[in-house]
Amino acid sequence: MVYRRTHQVVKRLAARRSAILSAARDAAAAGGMAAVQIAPVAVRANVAAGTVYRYFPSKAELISELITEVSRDELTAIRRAADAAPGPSSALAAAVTTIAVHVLSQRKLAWGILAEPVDVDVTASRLASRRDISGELAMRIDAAVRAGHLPAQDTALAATALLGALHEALVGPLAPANLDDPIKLRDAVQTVTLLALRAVGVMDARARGLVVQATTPAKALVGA
Amino acid sequence: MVYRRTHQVVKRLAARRSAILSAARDAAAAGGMAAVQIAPVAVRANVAAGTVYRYFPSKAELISELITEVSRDELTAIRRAADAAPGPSSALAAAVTTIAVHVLSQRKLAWGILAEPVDVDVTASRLASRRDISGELAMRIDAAVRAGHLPAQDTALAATALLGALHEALVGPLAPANLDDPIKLRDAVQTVTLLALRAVGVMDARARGLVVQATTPAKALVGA
DNA sequence: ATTCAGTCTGAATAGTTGTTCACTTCTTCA
DNA sequence: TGAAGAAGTGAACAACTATTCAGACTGAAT
Repeated sequence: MVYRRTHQVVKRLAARRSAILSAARDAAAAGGMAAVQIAPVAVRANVAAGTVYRYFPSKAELISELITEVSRDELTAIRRAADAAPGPSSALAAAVTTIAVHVLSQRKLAWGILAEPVDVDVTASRLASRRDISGELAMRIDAAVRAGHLPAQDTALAATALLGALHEALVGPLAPANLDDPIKLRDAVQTVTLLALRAVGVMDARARGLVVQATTPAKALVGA
Repeated sequence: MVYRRTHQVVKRLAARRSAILSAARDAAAAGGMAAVQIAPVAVRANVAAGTVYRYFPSKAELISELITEVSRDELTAIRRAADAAPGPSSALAAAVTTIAVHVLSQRKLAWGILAEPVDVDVTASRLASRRDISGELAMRIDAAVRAGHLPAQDTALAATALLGALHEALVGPLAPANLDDPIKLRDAVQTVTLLALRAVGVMDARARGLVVQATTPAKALVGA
């Protein structure tokens, strides 16, 4: 007698897996990584604690997958925004703005993915996440350099520094309060974008123009 | 019968306290905050675990004080370097370089103080540490702005962004490897300093000059 | 020398959560 | 419908460390 999974069962299993992952994501978005505990996540996903382990070998694995997923979404958004820009400098500006807006609209999640203390080892997936996004930024910077818009530089280091600046300024503990106010939020995004562009060598006047340009399509997301 | 602490005893108590704090600092410098555990720290300080609690009410308090101490040293170094500079722009460059050099020469410690996951709540002292150093940077930026060397800007946000950039680029998981090589280390310091200065609006050409100037007195520390 | 407050010790305790597993429930197929 | 394998359950377990505390020790005062 051979037991074979029905299509229906396969679908249900997949749905459960994704429900657990979603529950974890919701928990992280609401309360940071600290809130991603097996028991609460299981409750949110309408399963028992033990069931989580039928889908993920460990909490570390669950969180790693969560990080990977969020990171992938982020990368997609960055690429889309940058690719839609008319030139390398605009693309860079768009990439930076996209990161800023995303990070701000999901502050707790971003902080959790990036830097929040977690009790299990997720350094590998965090590293991958950073590497991917930093790499994308580096490529955009490089394109602008090759186009002659920016001075030659260590693009990898520059990209990493930009990421750090964005995160610390927007979701770190010193991030300005009241970023729920759409106006302040937009200002913050523009300020850090300007800072980032100047950092890699865009002239001040030109940078200001790029910032305004890049903020326009992002308005919907920012809500202002 | 009145028991009164002899001067000798007072001194011994103070010495013990500082030995415990030093042990914690050594542990953090060697293995990050994860290595700051009560039992090992007690061993390093040549006391029993329980004794630690006669000097610090909790691990959180111990680590908080450690953070405060390191942060104070850091701030002192920044001020000294900046005050010795000939003008506001040089002072800013000196401050940035100092942070970079310090952070690099004590990478594990810096990471532990700033961002490493800890199992107890030390957000308050970390926040204070960041606020102090970011505040100092903001003052230096502001001075340069008032001197007409930089465009007007949100100096607090800029300072925070710079801090983030420095840390992520130099001690974050994407920091370049082989920073033990003095040459590479110096290059990294110069690169991020240049990036930081341009970010706040220093013109590229001028920024390069300032970087070289600021790196010179730091050479001893960098060891190159 | 004796007393005793103050100090130190370190084994035992306690609280927190990830993980397991014996058992129940569900699903497939003859 | 019943047998057997797969999936789900949740209470019990395990591991890790901060913290405690009853008793040992130190050294100041008489």
